[in-house]
Amino acid sequence: MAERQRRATLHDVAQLAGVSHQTVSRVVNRHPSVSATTRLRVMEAIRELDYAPNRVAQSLATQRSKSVGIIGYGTTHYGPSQMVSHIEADLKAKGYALVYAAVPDLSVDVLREQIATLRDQLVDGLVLITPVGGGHLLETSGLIHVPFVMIDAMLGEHVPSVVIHQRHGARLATQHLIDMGHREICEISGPMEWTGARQRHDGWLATLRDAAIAPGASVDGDWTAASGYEAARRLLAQRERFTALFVGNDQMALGAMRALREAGRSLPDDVSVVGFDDIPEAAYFEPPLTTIRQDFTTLGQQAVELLLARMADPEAPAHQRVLYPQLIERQSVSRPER
Amino acid sequence: MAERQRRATLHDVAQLAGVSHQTVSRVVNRHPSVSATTRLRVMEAIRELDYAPNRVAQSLATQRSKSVGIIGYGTTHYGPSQMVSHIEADLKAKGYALVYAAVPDLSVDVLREQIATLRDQLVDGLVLITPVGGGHLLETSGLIHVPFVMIDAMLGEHVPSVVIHQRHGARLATQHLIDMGHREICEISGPMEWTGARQRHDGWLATLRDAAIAPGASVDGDWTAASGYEAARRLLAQRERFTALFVGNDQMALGAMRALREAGRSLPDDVSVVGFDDIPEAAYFEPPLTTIRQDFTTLGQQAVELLLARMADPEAPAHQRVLYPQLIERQSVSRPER
DNA sequence: TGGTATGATGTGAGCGCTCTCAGGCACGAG
DNA sequence: CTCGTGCCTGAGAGCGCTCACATCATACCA
Repeated sequence: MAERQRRATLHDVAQLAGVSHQTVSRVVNRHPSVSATTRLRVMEAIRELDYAPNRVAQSLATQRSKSVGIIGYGTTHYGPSQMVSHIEADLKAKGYALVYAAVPDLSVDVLREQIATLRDQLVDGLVLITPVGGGHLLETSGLIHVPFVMIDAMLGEHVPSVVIHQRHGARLATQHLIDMGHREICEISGPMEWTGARQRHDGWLATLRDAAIAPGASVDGDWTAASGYEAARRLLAQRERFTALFVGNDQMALGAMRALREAGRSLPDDVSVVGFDDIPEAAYFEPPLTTIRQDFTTLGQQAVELLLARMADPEAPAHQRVLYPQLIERQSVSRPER
Repeated sequence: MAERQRRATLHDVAQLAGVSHQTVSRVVNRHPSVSATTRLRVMEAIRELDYAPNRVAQSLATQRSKSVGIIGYGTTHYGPSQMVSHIEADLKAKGYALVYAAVPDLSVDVLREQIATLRDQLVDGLVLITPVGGGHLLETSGLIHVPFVMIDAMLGEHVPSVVIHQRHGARLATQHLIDMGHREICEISGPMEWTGARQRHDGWLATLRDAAIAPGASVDGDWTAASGYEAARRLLAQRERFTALFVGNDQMALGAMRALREAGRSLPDDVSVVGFDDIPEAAYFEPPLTTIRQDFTTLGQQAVELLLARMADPEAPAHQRVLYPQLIERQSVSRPER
């Protein structure tokens, strides 16, 4: 194996078929003006030599690589990893290869470096999964010299992006709790640097305010079950009174529920909890978790669609597509006991 | 944004610096024989023009792309997704880009196609995450014309690969159950097409046999919590007697535990369960799950190391590296009640 | 002082493809 | 019989880089 024997080139095929390299190129690229007989002869030669065009040479000549780069942050988390995988599938279906780059953080420097690397790679487009917001992302967008689309970045209309309306999701969750009769509602949020975490937090706060309910305490975690556990213990330690808990994602909810139970609270009778994400495991938690479902499949599709549109026409409008999450009711929420 | 202005080339830099393109190439590639003054002048020009070498042109000229492909199956699952992310990080540290391709299944055709695509992309090496075994993988390896390494494929010594000794993990789990006094031990396995699932199954079986214990029933799932739930219900429905359950991964264990609890079994008193993988959430399950930890970080490192070695010297020995998993005791296992 | 290492630089030929443009040939119309 | 009009085909340049080689100082030793 692994003998790097020289691959057949256009010229080899041309020679074997007794035509010019250009003619071979034509049949490979399905150019109409090639006679049927020549085409057949060439195809035969192609098969015989097991010829396949060299994508690198193609890229150099055309100045486009038929590949798109994806820069992801936190792609080991459920949400981002789902996005990557859906985007890859959609892109492959369109004939594009995916060059994948994870970044350890979202500093401008790191981002700039990755973008540069990908640029040198001549990617035709870029997908940015940059769930940590902040003005610097705006600067960043000025760094990008190819069509791109951002995911999960609630930046406003001027940047092409597709987002899930996190705030709406948080509203759904909080309102559900209110509707069930809860008045003492605490929160465990994700890291506030994450746009999504902040928006969920804002949604929680706004809903409470609209209902004229004083918000309970809010503590934060880092998305992991372990941090959810710690956060809940902190809440418990500071003797917060609460009958319900809105948690920034399902993993943290899992940790929190464990801490609550260890503290002798029964679920959902003593405290109701609602999570966020609807990971596949959530339905099997103890109790099965009421949560907010995000549609990553559609998200991926929309992102690819938008990106392709911009690649076809860089002047295409840079609009933002917004997806709305959905409340999934299970058994982790009940009416508070009187 | 997105104005595809022409990027500076070697010639542009050469012209500005008043040297030949070759000299510029030399300073870019850190060739020693360039005088300090020239080097400085060139570097200045590079900065001024914001020059960065065109990787595609480099690739064409050198016949190597400084990128490696990864073909992954089931990369939305915890294990595989961890591998991808660790491998990406290690590879990036070595200056390689990662072209990521997921495959919907592991048929030879699909594999062949992906390999061909990646080959046309001129990747320098290939990582295959192909956790579904079978002879066809052997054929496959004949299809690959670049250095490669397989992960999670227990194929034997003749293919370069790095694997976790699943069978050993299963032994650890089963022996632990036996040591705790269990004699009626059932299993929920993963899909038997997966090498890992089969090996875990074999390990379970072998350990029982060695201990002269008749194996309990074994049913299979598809790695998801939902399937674990269903599997446990099947076990319950066929009125199996068991005091312990060995489950092929943690997600299924979660589902199974839910089913068990719904059926009125208390955990771990009525039935002990041990999982596999040690996902970060396992410690927060109800009860916290005793499981088998796999070290994906090391796995990724070893894979990259091995691949790089083979890329440097395709004739390097094609050995297999084996990693051993570890038992993590938590509270889902107890002594059976008499 | 000539011969030869040695270091610094330039030249030109590819790498495998696509693109533009220029034929060549058959056909029908004037 | 000549000329235009299409359709096919080929020639050659160029994409941006590296590699092998040639060139030319300068320096070193006998």
